[in-house]
Amino acid sequence: MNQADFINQLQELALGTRLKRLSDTLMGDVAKIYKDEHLDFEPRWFTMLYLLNKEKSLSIIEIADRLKLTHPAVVQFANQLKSKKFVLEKKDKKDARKRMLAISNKGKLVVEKLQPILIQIENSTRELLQESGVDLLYSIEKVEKSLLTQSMYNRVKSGLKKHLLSEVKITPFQSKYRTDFKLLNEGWIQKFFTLEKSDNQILSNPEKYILESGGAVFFAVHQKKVIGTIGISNHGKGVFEVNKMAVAEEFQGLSIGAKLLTEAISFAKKKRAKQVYLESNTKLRAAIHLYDKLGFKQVENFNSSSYKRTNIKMTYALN
Amino acid sequence: MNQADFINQLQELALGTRLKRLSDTLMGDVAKIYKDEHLDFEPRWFTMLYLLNKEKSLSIIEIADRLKLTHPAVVQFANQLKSKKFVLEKKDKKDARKRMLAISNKGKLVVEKLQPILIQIENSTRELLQESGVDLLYSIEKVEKSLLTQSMYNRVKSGLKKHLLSEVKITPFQSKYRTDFKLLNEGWIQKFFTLEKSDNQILSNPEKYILESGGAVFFAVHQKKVIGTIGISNHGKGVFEVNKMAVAEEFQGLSIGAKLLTEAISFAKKKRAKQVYLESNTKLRAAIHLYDKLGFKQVENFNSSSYKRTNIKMTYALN
DNA sequence: ATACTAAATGTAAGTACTTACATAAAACAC
DNA sequence: GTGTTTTATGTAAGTACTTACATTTAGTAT
Repeated sequence: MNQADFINQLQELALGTRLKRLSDTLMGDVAKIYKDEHLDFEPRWFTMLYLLNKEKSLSIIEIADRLKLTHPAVVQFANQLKSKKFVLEKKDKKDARKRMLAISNKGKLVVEKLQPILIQIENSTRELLQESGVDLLYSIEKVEKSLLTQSMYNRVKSGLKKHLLSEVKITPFQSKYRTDFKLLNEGWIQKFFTLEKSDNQILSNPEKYILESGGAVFFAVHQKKVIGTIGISNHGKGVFEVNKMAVAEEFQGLSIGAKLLTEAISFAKKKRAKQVYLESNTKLRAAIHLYDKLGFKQVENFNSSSYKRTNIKMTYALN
Repeated sequence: MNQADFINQLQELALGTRLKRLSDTLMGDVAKIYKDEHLDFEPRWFTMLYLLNKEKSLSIIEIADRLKLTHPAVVQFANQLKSKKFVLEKKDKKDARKRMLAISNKGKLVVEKLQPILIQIENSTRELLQESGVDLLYSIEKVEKSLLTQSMYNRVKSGLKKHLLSEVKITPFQSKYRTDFKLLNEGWIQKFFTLEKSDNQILSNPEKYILESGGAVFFAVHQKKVIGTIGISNHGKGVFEVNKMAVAEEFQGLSIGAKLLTEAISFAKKKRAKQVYLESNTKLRAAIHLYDKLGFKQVENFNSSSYKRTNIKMTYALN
């Protein structure tokens, strides 16, 4: 293509724009043709009137569904077509909300008058496609079908997620990340609960309260920024406790918690853990869901916790 | 496809609408993704900023050309991008009309931030197209190229013209068309000149003034309606004169005049004409052009005409 | 130098929709 | 039957442009 055609140079990046441009060209030309015939008729009404010409009578929503338009668009067209007396309306007998639309005789006449033009548009389009030697209609249909299985939004989103995740590195404790450990955890605790004494102790001095007794702290790092953390305490006799797990809000929902928790569990396994448990609160739906997914089971009756907020205890099934 | 999808059922007739729908879906999803990243950035600015990121500095019109947008669209984007400080502007030194736009550092930063998303959009789109198993980009390019050689408008227009022409029948004089003969001719004479005595005579009684002396009158009939007429008078000794040619305004420009004139000439030939001439006025540009095209040559010096409006005489070169 | 045309930009209003919100009737839950 | 949710429709305002028109400056002809 033309060297100056920047949009075409962008290739896949500007597919939407290119489709739009082609569509605008085609629809603009058709609109001009309608105008030339100076029928008192707007091209945008065509699909709707044509539909009503095939069907007895339809409600606003039914039309919107068939034409894949929003209902306000149909309401607007309906009012315009009604004022031109191309359609008639009456209330549905069984449902007083519904406004049933049907084509009028005047409407039928326009469709009939339009017929030769429509046939010509159809033929010219077919000719254009044949001349181009590509089955554009088939291509569109295929792409539409693929989009039905997964939308562009989801494709890009999950692609971004994968990419981001591949960039996130898990590292063991480093003293330069002490403040991150504290701030990330204070974040969620203060959002949902209140800081307790043991929180302050552990967060201010993880070395003393987690590492020295044989536990560990891990960080999730993305582009030199700490975006998540987890602690695992060693209570002796093979008993480990997962705690102080936090992921920065803007990175939540990206399975970073899962990555951290997996790391903590494998640490415990390496230390020949006999039991791994955690205490939490059912308010933290996302966290509980994650624990559940990774294999933690709720302990029915339990007591003694260092935190007021605890209302659930879960243990990990070591094989 | 879904039985309820009326637009797809229309096939070639609704190609534009389908392209638009697909484009809207894709572009809407991309817009949603930008929004999710809450960059202070509108998707519609993207192509322009991206272009400015590649080029040093461009004027409004240059950008419009490159992006195939209208210049007011670019003016609007430029103002928005300027107020967000994504672009800088300065006047061209040589041309005080031109407003040269360049990307700012802030703008470069956004493009950089956008980069991973752009790459993902590109990848996901490529994936979508591969999954669909069709080369949509190639198809679009092909169709665009075909449209460059002839626009949809011209295709449909010439198709309609051909179709209409195929429906127009030329018939010899019939008395039921007498009024049409009169009215059609009075139309153009009164529009450009004034009716003269001989006009009234011939138009009121073509049988006497044209037919009885061995001339002929033909009609162009479309769907039982007379839309054009021509007379050819036999002046004796093999001399024939074409006159009273008229085509209804709404059917002008469709070569119906050519059809009538050809018929008249072949009538004269059948009658072993030695000379066929006509008198006209240079005001009637379209008619003169037609005579010229069909082989009539201007007679340099001539006198004696039955009409005041005559200022040109042409003869047909009989082989 | 003057007059005209053309080019570059700007502005207003329209177009073909959309999203967001409002309202009324119907359907359902209990 | 009463309250709540859902469905069908309507309305207002926004969006991403366009067309039509206006203004200013440049270029060209005389």
